[in-house]
Amino acid sequence: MEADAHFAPAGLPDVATQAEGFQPSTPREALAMTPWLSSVPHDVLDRLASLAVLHRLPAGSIVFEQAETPAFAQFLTGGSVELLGIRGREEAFVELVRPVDLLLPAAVLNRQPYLLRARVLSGAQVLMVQAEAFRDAVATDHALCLAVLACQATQFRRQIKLAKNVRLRSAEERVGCYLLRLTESSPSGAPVRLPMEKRLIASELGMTRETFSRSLAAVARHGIRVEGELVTLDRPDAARARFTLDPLIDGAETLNPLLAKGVRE
Amino acid sequence: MEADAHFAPAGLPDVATQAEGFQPSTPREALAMTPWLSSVPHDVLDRLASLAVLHRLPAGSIVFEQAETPAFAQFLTGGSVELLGIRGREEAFVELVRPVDLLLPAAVLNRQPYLLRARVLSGAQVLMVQAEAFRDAVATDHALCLAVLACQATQFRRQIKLAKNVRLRSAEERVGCYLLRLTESSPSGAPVRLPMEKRLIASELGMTRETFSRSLAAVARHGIRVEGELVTLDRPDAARARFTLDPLIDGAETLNPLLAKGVRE
DNA sequence: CCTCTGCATTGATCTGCGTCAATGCCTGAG
DNA sequence: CTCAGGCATTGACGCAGATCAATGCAGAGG
Repeated sequence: MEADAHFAPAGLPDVATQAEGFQPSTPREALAMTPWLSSVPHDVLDRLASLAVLHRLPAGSIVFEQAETPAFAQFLTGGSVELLGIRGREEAFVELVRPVDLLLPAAVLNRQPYLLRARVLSGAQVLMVQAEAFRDAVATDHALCLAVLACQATQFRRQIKLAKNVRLRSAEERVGCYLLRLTESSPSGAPVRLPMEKRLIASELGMTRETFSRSLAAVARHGIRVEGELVTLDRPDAARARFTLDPLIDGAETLNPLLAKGVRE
Repeated sequence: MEADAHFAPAGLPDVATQAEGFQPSTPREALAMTPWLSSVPHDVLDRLASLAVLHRLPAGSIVFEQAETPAFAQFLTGGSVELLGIRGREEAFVELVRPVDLLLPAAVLNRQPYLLRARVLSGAQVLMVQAEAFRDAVATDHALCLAVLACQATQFRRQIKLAKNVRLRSAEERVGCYLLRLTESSPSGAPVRLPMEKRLIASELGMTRETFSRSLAAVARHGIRVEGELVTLDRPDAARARFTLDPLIDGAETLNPLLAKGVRE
């Protein structure tokens, strides 16, 4: 809740600076740096930028509230945001959004209230485009429409993967696969750093801090050791035998602008 | 597994005929009857229809398999299809699709493998459009692109609602709200029929048959009585006090072509 | 008619994971 | 330095819901 400059949680690198080294300083820059908007005509982006503002939000602040009607289309350009389902006083983690991505575009497009609350995790930068202008632009420009469609489709698939991960795997397996996946993305043998606080990883994997902690102990018995924020793959084959990565669950859901290829210029 | 004309499960009305009285007999008819395609130019639909086939599938048949690469964009025009996450021999119910809707358009659009298996629940009718032709049409025609975007956005929101329902409510509450919602849609006091077999409702609510059955007993103590396939709301106020419907969870996610309105002709 | 098959119900039991609570560690503030 | 607050770890416990198993029931088919 404090609004100081310390966006990064203690002892861990800022997710924002890790994912995106560059922070835009104007709306136009924000749109220009977004890869999946690259095929959208410049004048369309110009117009959007002219009706947008760029905002910085400290950790803990609410980007929008559940049940609110969208007044803006929001591009997350830096930091990270968690989406939570709210019921009375309870909140259930649903998804973690990383830059660059749209925050719940479905609500904006369909003119319907947000189904989730969006809260800043580590200091975020958000580009806010007036909702009506955004819808107009999507309805007017075909390239933008295609880009948003690809974005929305990717988000859908991410959601399905999350659902499968939770429903088809036990807590221990989720942790094992998560860690295994982390280590795969780096030279063999070398220890890897956890990309965020354990409490957040636990959320992302759909379990409590405590269960996560216990799972770490269990997973160590299969050759994946976690000490502090360092992950070491002690026995790669044992680990892989116990925890089978499935690209249809663990694969990163990347937004490839293949459809854009289909646009005949 | 049998391929006879008996698509409806014993004793319950066919979901298909309930949702859609009309069954198209040609691809062109199938596209014409789809409300959210109404703003798409006729020649575009003509072209799609010319590259499509209309198929009938008996209950139990597989429309497509998980991990398969989409060869067709599939419109469900009749019956119902369940989407399942598969892992080895286990399968986890993810979603129930009713007509008229696209089956996992995200995979088709992004040229990525299906994340789920699609299996026919009650005899289904499916319009299959060649995937490449479909992507071409979306990339070429703006109105179609908008329609598909709206469809995908709606599916996304449905998914979020399902997730919230499961994470934020107990099994008993899910059953109570489901039944309460059923009764709301009919004249007060009159008994309502369950729209499908209990086993399927249980799946849709994310629980086992047995838990569903027990929940029915529990729910009866709050004024909602289920006998066979008939639901009676004994004590409306008691029921509503215990089970609070939330439009952000229970509201039907309808595809309103509001965005299409934005298209300037 | 009887039999077979699939669904529903009910009971008994098991268990994964959440909850609660106590402790230790690290960091930043005073 | 000391203290306070947030995170992580660990243990004890409880519970919602899954699993296993037995029974009843209805429709289909011989």
